[in-house]
Amino acid sequence: MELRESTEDYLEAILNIKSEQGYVRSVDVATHMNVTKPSVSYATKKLKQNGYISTDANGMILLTDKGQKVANDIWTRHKTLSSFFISLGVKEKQALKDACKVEHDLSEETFNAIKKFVEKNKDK
Amino acid sequence: MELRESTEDYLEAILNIKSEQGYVRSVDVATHMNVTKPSVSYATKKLKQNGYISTDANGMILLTDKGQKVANDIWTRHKTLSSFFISLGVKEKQALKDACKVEHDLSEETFNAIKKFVEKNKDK
DNA sequence: TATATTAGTTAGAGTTCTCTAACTGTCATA
DNA sequence: TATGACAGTTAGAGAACTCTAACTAATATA
Repeated sequence: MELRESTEDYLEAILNIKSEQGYVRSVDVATHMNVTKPSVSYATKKLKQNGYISTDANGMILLTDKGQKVANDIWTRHKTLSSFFISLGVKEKQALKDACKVEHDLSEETFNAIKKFVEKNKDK
Repeated sequence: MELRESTEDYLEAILNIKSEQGYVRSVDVATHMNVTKPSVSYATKKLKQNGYISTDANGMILLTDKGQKVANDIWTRHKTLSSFFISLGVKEKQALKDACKVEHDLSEETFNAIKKFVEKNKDK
């Protein structure tokens, strides 16, 4: 099954918020992603139904193993792509923006090829 | 105004069909893009409203100057990105598929950086 | 204790597409 | 001339989101 871009975005945001402040509330996700609370409510309901997140006793959002895996993968893509763009001379802000879009679109094969390239040229 | 991915896809398809067979009917677009005729009907109505295409006396689809420009730009992106992916070792089929997605997402700045890179490494 | 703030949900509408089903109109040919 | 094929449109529904408005519920504070 194909993951929708928005699914990956929400999981990525959750991962980042978690690593920044240790816990994740709906409202944090809304702020982080610049969407409204009802949008997050809708998204988290779906993510929960599909087994990507759960909530603890206080309603804090947690990534399940499945969700964690997706979030890690996307985050790796994000970092690899943005440093690739930066290495080509793109300004950081724009590189991050573009990575955010492209990270959802690349096949495993093409992403791996880019990753290999970035790693090979790291020390130059 | 931001162009939607689907707008760009339709214009790109029209450009390609035109160069392959010299004229473009709705049904050709449908076949080429693997969508239904009503989808093309919906899309062409919008493209026409927004000044990207017109139709001749026989109902053949024509790109306006505005539409031509968008189509050319996207097609350039397509070619540049796919040859870049191929140069990294990605198989052609996958490279083309990925180019089709990514071509819509990259900013001008990042695309130009990639293009410059591809051109610099062309002769290697 | 009354009031305000904050977090989260529900309801309902809108956007931008997609589809299927059913239709019109044109043309070729048997 | 009737039949069938093909091109294109319209109508209507559905998917996957987004939003605003209005609500509940819990907590903090004056």
